[in-house]
Amino acid sequence: MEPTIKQLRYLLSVSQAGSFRGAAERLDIAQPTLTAQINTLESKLGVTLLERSRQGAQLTPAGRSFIPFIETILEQVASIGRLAKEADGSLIGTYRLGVPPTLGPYFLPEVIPTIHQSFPGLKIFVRENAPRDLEVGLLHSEYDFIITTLPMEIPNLSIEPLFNEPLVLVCAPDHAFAEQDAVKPDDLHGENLLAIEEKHRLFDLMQTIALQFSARLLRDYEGTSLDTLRHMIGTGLGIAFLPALYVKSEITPRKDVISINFDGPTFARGVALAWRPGSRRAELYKQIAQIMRTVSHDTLSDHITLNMQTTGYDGGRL
Amino acid sequence: MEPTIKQLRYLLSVSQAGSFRGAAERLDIAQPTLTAQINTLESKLGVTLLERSRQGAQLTPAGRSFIPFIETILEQVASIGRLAKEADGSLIGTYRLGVPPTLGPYFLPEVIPTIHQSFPGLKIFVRENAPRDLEVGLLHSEYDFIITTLPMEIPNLSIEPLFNEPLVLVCAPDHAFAEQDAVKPDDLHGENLLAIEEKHRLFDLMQTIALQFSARLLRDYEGTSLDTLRHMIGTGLGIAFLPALYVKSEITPRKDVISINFDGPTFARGVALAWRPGSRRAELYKQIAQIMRTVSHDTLSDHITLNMQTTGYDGGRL
DNA sequence: TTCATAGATAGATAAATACTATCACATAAA
DNA sequence: TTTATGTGATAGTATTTATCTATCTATGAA
Repeated sequence: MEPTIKQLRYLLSVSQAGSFRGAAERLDIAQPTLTAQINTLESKLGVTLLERSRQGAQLTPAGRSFIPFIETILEQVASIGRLAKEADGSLIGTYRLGVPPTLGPYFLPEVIPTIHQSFPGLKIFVRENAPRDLEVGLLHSEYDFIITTLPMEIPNLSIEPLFNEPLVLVCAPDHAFAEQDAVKPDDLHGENLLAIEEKHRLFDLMQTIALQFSARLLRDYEGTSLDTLRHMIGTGLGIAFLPALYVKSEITPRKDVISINFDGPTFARGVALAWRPGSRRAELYKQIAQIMRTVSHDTLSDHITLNMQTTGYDGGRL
Repeated sequence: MEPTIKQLRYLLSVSQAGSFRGAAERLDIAQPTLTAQINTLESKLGVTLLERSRQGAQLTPAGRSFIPFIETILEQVASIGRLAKEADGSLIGTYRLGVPPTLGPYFLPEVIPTIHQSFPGLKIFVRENAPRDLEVGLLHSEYDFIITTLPMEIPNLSIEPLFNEPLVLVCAPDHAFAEQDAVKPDDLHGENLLAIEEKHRLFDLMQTIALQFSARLLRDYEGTSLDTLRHMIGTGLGIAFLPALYVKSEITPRKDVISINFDGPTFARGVALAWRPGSRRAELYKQIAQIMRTVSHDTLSDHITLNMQTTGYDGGRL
């Protein structure tokens, strides 16, 4: 057997009131009820907690020693109640957001402030992972929602498209392309094309590009991150197509590598917000997606293309 | 409405097991019972705590935020249970012992170690107060038990006599009495007799002595403690009858004042242990009283007289 | 004594809790 | 595809628990 919160509260009340009757009145219950509860509590614990007399009731030394525990228990219970009361807009708790490492650091800083402005109580814990692991992790409830790139591998996940992020051609400043106004598709023929590790979905897209333009994909020199890729490009190892938001964030402000106009078809990866279907927080996620789209439109429209249709979205694949 | 410990435990169990069925089995209850309890908990709090799916159940961000609170609550409850289990010999908790300032410091150090040896788990909080306040405080549950001097003013308190503590004649080393082998009752005639403040019951006894031997009670110079009384005696202000245990503890080891043989009737105050009648810890108090008597007999029999009769005890009054 | 008030008790009722049996759905294996 | 297994939800019932009203006994104060 185990004590009840109610019984503990009753005991505390009697100890404060100094009598069963007084406590019963304060608790708005009948005195026999109180007596019964205290009795069952005492027999459950096997300890006499109160010393009854005609003058009232006082704690025994044993009963006194329980009071601190009871007080913290009641405090914690009150905290739960308070917390639950605040949870009107389901803004309670910490939401775990998963993002691909090739996108998160260059996109989230743009939108997080606005999200916090719209949902002041919302706490978001961000963790990076490859899109594949993000989707599996979402299914296994390691994340509450994720930003991932299309196409998704796991079906039956609710998604809200955000935007298409084009890939931008990047080369070293001393590369021949640096002189040209625009690079034509034929110019890529035989060029050394660098790519990121295969576990990133971005790799597939880079591979598609290499294939389409007969460029040579340097598989022995795959970058473990976009930053290492940038350094490799800077040493003249090759050229690469990098995500536009990364270029905006890490290429444009520096001079070690440069971006070039590419006079050919635009390659882009689709970016979407996803969560487990049936989640009652779907409405919140949709609002967050809307904020992300709005901010993207307002501050990033030079770099990405927005695609607002929410059905039949093909993920921006070519 | 308020959550139940049971419901909180159920929630925690589901979150750990990852499914209702698994948790139900672990909790040894039926799954519908678990479902019902979680449902009522959710509706009570007004928050969705678990995300159900065909694969099991996972905490929502809100539910996750409650877990730390729930864990501390369950820990505290477990602590209460553990504490109660230890409370076999009612040795749990802290017992508040009240003692007169004219006795406690000179008697307790002799017996406390033995008490702790006999009851290793017993914690005793000692507070000093005048016997009158001790008795009232005992009645009002400010103390669990007291050492007091007889006769008691409040009836219907359970008492266990301990011993009689004689009063010993004390004077300055340069007083005429210091030369005598023994002081006779007639010698006290007209002597300046010092006494402690009236609020101490010891005052009554000192007054009785002064009256009986026609000594002069210096009421303008009442000591606030036995120690101040000792200092007053040392300056030659007068002589006094002081409790034997005080004399043993504070007079004999020093040279500032000396004790003298008094060739007259022995005055003594009765000392007893007292508690509220009906207390279920009476047995413990009786055992403590027995220890006090035994220790007194073994180590203090040169200074006090033991009176083992437990009924019809007159408190050592003359 | 008389009165007010303390906790204890008896008996009835309402509420909460638990169970069994079953359903509907999803996933994985045959 | 079919089947088996596992998920949570639901219906209905039995039991346990919590609560109430009415009453009792004992104590302390007026």
